[in-house]
Amino acid sequence: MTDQSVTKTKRQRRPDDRPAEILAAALSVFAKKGFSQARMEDIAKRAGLSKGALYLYFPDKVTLLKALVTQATGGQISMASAMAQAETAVSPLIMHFATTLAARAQDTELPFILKLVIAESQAHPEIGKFYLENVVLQAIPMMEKLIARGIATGEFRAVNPAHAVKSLMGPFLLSALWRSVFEPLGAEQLDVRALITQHVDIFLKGLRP
Amino acid sequence: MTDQSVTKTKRQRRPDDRPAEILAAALSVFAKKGFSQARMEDIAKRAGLSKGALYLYFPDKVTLLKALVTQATGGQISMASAMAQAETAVSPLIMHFATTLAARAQDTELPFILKLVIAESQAHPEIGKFYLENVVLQAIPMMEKLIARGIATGEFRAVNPAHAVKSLMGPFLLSALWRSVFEPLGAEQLDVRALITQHVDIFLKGLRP
Amino acid sequence: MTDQSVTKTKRQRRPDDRPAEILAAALSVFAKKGFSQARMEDIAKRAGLSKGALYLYFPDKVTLLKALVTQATGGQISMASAMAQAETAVSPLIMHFATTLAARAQDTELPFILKLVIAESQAHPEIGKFYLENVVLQAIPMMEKLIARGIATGEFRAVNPAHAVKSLMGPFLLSALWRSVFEPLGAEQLDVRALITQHVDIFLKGLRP
Amino acid sequence: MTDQSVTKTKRQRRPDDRPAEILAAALSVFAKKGFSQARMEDIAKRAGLSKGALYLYFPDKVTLLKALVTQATGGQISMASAMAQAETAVSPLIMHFATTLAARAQDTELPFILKLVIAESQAHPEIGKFYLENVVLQAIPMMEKLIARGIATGEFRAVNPAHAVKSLMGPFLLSALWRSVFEPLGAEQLDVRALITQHVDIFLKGLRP
DNA sequence: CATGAATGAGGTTTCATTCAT
DNA sequence: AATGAATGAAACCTCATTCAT
Repeated sequence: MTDQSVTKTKRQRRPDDRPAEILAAALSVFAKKGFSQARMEDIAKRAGLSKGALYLYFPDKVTLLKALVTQATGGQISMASAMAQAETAVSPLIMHFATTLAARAQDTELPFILKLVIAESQAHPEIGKFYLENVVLQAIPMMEKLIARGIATGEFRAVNPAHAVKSLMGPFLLSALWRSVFEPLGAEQLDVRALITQHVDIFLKGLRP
Repeated sequence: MTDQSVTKTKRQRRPDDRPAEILAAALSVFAKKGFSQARMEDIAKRAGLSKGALYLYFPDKVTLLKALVTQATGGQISMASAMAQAETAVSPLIMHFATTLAARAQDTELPFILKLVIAESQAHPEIGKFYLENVVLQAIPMMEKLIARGIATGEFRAVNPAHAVKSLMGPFLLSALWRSVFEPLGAEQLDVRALITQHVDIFLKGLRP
Repeated sequence: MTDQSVTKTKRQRRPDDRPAEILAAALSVFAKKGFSQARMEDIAKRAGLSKGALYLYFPDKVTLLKALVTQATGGQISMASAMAQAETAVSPLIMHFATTLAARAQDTELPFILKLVIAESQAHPEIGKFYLENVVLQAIPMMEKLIARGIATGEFRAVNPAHAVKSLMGPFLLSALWRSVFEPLGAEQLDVRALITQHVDIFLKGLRP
Repeated sequence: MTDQSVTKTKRQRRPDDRPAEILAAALSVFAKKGFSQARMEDIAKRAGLSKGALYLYFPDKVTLLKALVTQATGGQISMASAMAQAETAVSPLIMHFATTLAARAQDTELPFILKLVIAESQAHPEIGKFYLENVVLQAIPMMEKLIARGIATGEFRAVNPAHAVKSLMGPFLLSALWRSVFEPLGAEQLDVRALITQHVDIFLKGLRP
């Protein structure tokens, strides 16, 4: 108790990439506790910082969440736009896109981000809107055009492309939430890649003329 | 002290179905604010009760949420078991099941319950577990058997039934979250019935031998 | 330590005049500590309440201060307007007004309110403005008219009435701040009544034609 | 490691008068925000220093305030003592003294210092006491003697000198607070010189035998 | 059964102060 | 001497829950 040799304050100075470290800590705490239940002090501790230091990088809790969503989501958008270019057959494109996304759903924390967005979109609509506009409303029209092109070229039979996109994407959502919601509760792990591979196969066969 | 016969009128507000009224109030407040942001007083007010009276019916906030999920979810289970019986062709069964569920996703508050479960399952695992065990793990094996039977009878080609179920169910999840998460943010409304009808069509064609 | 007979929570219910009790408590704490240094919990304790109960009556700390100023200040205004009526000689009116105000400066907490207003008017301009508009800018023009009338009737010699008012009022301010600022520091007590009586005497003689 | 002769230029910013620069910065920030609301960082920034450097000159915030009051107040005292000497008629002395002080109230930041002292004397009694002892209790007895001498020489009629001093000084206080409290709130500017000139005129006439 | 005033634990945020560089 | 990142105490305010009436 009176041991004074212990450095009671380990004042660290690592301007390395504090924001990124904090975001990583925030993600893991948010994922474990949910946004409301997460305490800023826990995030700080996990980032190896004091409570106050957090506020040097992010002005408040909500901004932290926004930054997290923004960061984790950045990649998606670019992927989407890259996809729209090609002029080859549609089916392989869809399969490639699906495989890439499946890998992300399987290996990254994206599913937890998605769960956060779902959970907090009521209390913090800016976050929900951000996701809606930057992810959902980027990806969906892109896929829609792809499907429409498939129909136009005779690769697919005539269906409503807007609805078809949701047929295609639904299982991704299911996989993501399975991972982030049900697996932590003890549900068996999902083999997302296998699931999606078969799903795309069914989907593409189902669209055959 | 005062004339008690007068007071009587006040109490006549059908004290019968108080719990149900409270649950209805809770659902609408939870749906609007999310669980954490919902205040017990708001629920009480909407149920036409005082804060204190709430506690005569539900011991605490979490129990209220549990009861809500239990109640809203009860129907699903029975539907599921009823389905398992029939011995007819599988495709019409699936279409019927899908149509029924689409109607619920479109017309009831079920999507909001689902969103609540997703949002709160970390902070209150009992709720997540309850849903997992009573809804998800009831419905999925049932559908799985159905698909397996279709394969056995030659109605479907050979696929992994466990994965196929998720191909089938994913768009329901997507529809539910679209309604509960994105529509409140201004996204265009989804015609769930049309979407699901086409989805099942694609899905069943995709499973043809 | 394990004595359970002690009522640990003395939940009181005295809807008597809680707001007034709270304001009294607030005044005494603000007067002792100043606004910023005053802790809501101290005010609560002094009012015989818990921290939270305070917020049932006043939504926040600033509102509490505003209410205090408003209440303590209410009387002044009516006094001012009553004064403007009479048509008699001006000197006795001034003497009467001065005597009344001296009594207040001597016997009430008004000086402490004034000190609070002065101290907080930067941080909370609404409070300063309220005081300026409802007290200062009510009293001063009224006195100005009185003096102007005295000049018109030949009771006083020709002076600038706007400045003369400040000659008259200055010592009140000095008395108030002496009581609220210097007496608590150990300065000798001021006999405000005697001071003001002599002051008005000098002032009126100084205005003789 | 790097060329140090280059660095030298940076340091040449007259390190001589840092304390004075800091005090000037502190005054302007305190005047704008009040003591509690003033942030050390703002003072540092305005003084062209870093937060940390402030602490090389002043050990803490309160000391800074004390130093400010001490500095701004220094002049007063010497003026007071100089005044006590002369042996001429009292009235011209008073008029001269009043004019000098009016100029200060009009043109310097003294009114803001006074307001600070008033606002903080509860929370930091040393500051109030310092002002009381070094300013108030220096000036008042001096003026008192002056008035007593006027009475003794027959220049003034017999009044209570202690009270008369407050008749004389009150309007200064009023002017100072008008400038520091009410003008920032939008009140019309006060012509302190004219006000005081007339005030002294009234006061002296009011004291005529 | 019902009320709503009262409680108090708990979490976010601020900012004076410290100290490694 | 100087910097500014880091610390952590402190205080406001919220709201689930209790209980006297």
